[in-house]
Amino acid sequence: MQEISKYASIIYRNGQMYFDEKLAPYHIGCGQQFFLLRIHDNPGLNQYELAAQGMFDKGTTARAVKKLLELGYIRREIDEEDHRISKLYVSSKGEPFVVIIREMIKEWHLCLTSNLDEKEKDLVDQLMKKLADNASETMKKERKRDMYGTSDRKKD
Amino acid sequence: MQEISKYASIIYRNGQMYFDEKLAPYHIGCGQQFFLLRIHDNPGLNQYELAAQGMFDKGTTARAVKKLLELGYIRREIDEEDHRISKLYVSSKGEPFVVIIREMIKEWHLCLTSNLDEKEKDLVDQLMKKLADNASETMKKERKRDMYGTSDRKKD
DNA sequence: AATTATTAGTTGCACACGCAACTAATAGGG
DNA sequence: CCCTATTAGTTGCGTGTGCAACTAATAATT
Repeated sequence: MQEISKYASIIYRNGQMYFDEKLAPYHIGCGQQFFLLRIHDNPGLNQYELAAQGMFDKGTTARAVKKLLELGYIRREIDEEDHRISKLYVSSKGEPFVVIIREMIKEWHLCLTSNLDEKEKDLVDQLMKKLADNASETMKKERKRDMYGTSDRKKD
Repeated sequence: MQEISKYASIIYRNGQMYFDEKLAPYHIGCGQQFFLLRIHDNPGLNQYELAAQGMFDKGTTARAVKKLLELGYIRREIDEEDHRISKLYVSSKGEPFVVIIREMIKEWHLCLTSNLDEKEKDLVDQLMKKLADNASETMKKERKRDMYGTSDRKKD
């Protein structure tokens, strides 16, 4: 019996709990860590690009960015050419947390893959990437609606 | 770079969207389908056992059960020996939906694994099971708190 | 038998998330 | 140039979820 969805759910939900617990001292929730890292890895990216990195809704992205700004872990610069666009950067206050969070993720992945050999680790990463791509592709087709804002129009 | 967590998140969230959309006509959300199927496959199980099937919180389970009861898709019988326990069954009204939902899940899995061969499908299921087991095991250790009851013990 | 501990289930709260409607800025016709 | 369409981002709303505190029933202990 195929139970991929169930396993994805368990992996996801337990990950949320893990990061919620580990991140509590820094007053950031499990929902923000992904965004902080992506901003660090892609300095100057905008919210559209940020959302696309994890297939997130733009509303979700906006809220995560808002929280990270309030906490002072990132800063934003309005694009001079196009005033709608704000470019995001990790602030000096945020830098140390990037390191900490990266370490947490490494630990979590170690826990997840503790009884897998190197080959299996590569394989599961590779196969899950395929599943994730299929998932987003299916939903993109399913609803002609955009993931972010490629066209803010209603569906047909 | 290992991105298992990210992929799990994408698979999970897109699955939620998929079922939300497909289930809308039946007035049940993505959060109830799992529970309905498990009750069908294990008639008479209680909420503790139901929660354990998907590593869900007992509060989440209680709410899903409540919703399914309100919709009339399941019914509950108070255990005669122990009046705290209620045994759950799919109602005659619920039966047809079990078939429909099972079909939806099959379709979703087909989408997810569309470009995987049989061997890869088995492999990813098997490996993700390991990850899911590790995830719940880690969290169980991490917080000596139980998945369901107030105090430890029980569970397999 | 009375008190205490444990267990099944419920509920208030907070957060993550997607959707849709909104604002504001820019781009593209006419 | 104005008018409309598109795009970046924000926000209100509803759902799914975990946690912790609660009730009620049963088990254990004294």
